[in-house]
Amino acid sequence: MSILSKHNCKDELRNVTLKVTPARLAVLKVLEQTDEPIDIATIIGYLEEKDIKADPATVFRIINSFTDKGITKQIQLNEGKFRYEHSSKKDHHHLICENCGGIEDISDTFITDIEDNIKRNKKFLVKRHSIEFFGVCTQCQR
Amino acid sequence: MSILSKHNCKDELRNVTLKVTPARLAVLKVLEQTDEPIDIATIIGYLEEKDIKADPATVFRIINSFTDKGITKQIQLNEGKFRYEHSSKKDHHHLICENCGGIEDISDTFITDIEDNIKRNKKFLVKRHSIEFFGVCTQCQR
DNA sequence: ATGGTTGCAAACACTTTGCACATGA
DNA sequence: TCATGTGCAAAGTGTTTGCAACCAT
Repeated sequence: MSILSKHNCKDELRNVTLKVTPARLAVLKVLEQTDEPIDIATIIGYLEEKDIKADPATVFRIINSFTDKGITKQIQLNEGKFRYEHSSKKDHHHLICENCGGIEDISDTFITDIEDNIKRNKKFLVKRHSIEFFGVCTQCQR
Repeated sequence: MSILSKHNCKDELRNVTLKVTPARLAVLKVLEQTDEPIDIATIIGYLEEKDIKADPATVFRIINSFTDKGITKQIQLNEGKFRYEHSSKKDHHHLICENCGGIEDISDTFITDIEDNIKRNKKFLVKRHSIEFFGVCTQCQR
């Protein structure tokens, strides 16, 4: 949550000097409402449901500008495409079910310990990380 | 290391019922000699150095068969392409320098603790993981 | 001999780019 | 008004596939 703690999409765009347009607002809302990291095709699908038409090229440009400005984070789950999630979510730790494709978020304090270890032992300055566990979720184990 | 503990590329192929061909042998050797996960273009580059010509399609097919058979592992580092590394390397933990592009391996026993935690608390069966830390390496910090 | 492997070309999926037009501040 | 955003079409990557020729077993 930013210092201007209005949870307002328009302000969120203005804060990073991006003009407020219908397409950007819609993409931003989709990202805030979705808890799984989503790909471009999914975003476009949601926009169509809301009768907002936006060219794929435009959605890519929007998402890339969001990522540049720090509004979203870009990740990959070994699929050959990118997924995006709103930066307000905590760090990137996901449980990805290889059976149903479900993606669950986890948070784990071990991660900061590991980063501290790396900084201390390897003198490597960790800026961000990407941590995914692939396997079988509870439902799919039955 | 397999039960037939000959460190021999030909046997490694035969063990997984893949015919021994020059292209496969060459790709396998490149993978064993390289410590960073490498992409297809890099593999092809190494083959050319050795005067072994192989079509990109063939290299993709070779790598995919290796991955299917468990000889190699496929990973992504937010680049829009796949990288591959030989499975004999330990688990996938990498330090990726965003300045020089260098990739360093790390091993960390915390990971198994985290997996245990996930199994216990989330009832999620972890089969594999992908863990990357992005930042600035020692040299590039100077 | 014959089934797996390769080269070549084509197709595919995802992403980016150029340019003219449209729009938000 | 004017810099910025968008649609459309085209091009750029990375990857896969169909098919005939080839080769390892």
